[in-house]
Amino acid sequence: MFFYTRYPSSNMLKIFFSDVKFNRCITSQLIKWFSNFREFYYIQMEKFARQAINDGVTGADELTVSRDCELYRALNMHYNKANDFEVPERFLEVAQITLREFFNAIVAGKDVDPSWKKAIYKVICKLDSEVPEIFKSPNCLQELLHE
DNA sequence: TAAACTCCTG
DNA sequence: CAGGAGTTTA
Repeated sequence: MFFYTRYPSSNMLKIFFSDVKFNRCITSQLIKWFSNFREFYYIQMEKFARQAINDGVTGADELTVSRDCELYRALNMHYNKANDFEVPERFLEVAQITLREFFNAIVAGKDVDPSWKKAIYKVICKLDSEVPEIFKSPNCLQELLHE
């Protein structure tokens, strides 16, 4: 689900985890999950952006996120270990945008500001797309595997 | 104020 | 991932 939405609202979570009986605790736990997901995501982005800079990349347009790049492998390993899901194309685009966003910010020296990442987060949170209906089913994993 | 976030740690 | 502290936001 993270491949589609990085910032799901609590209402959205309730819809997509229809088999779960929500209470304060469960809700905050799921919210926490996505927070952790984002953390890993952004950390990877920053890491690869800095790596690109060290490797002598000069322009953000030289940075690209494809299905065979190292960054993609790291993300897929983390969110899609068993390769059960087909990662949507849109996710690659968002990842690339994020990577370039970090790249530009670092090159511009904005990382001296303690809260320099907030500007990037603000951009990325606008890039959530709709999650396919299948994910609403409690058995979505099985159903997806049968396709 | 309470929910939701980030940041740091285990 | 989970917990906790501290901040932001509605």
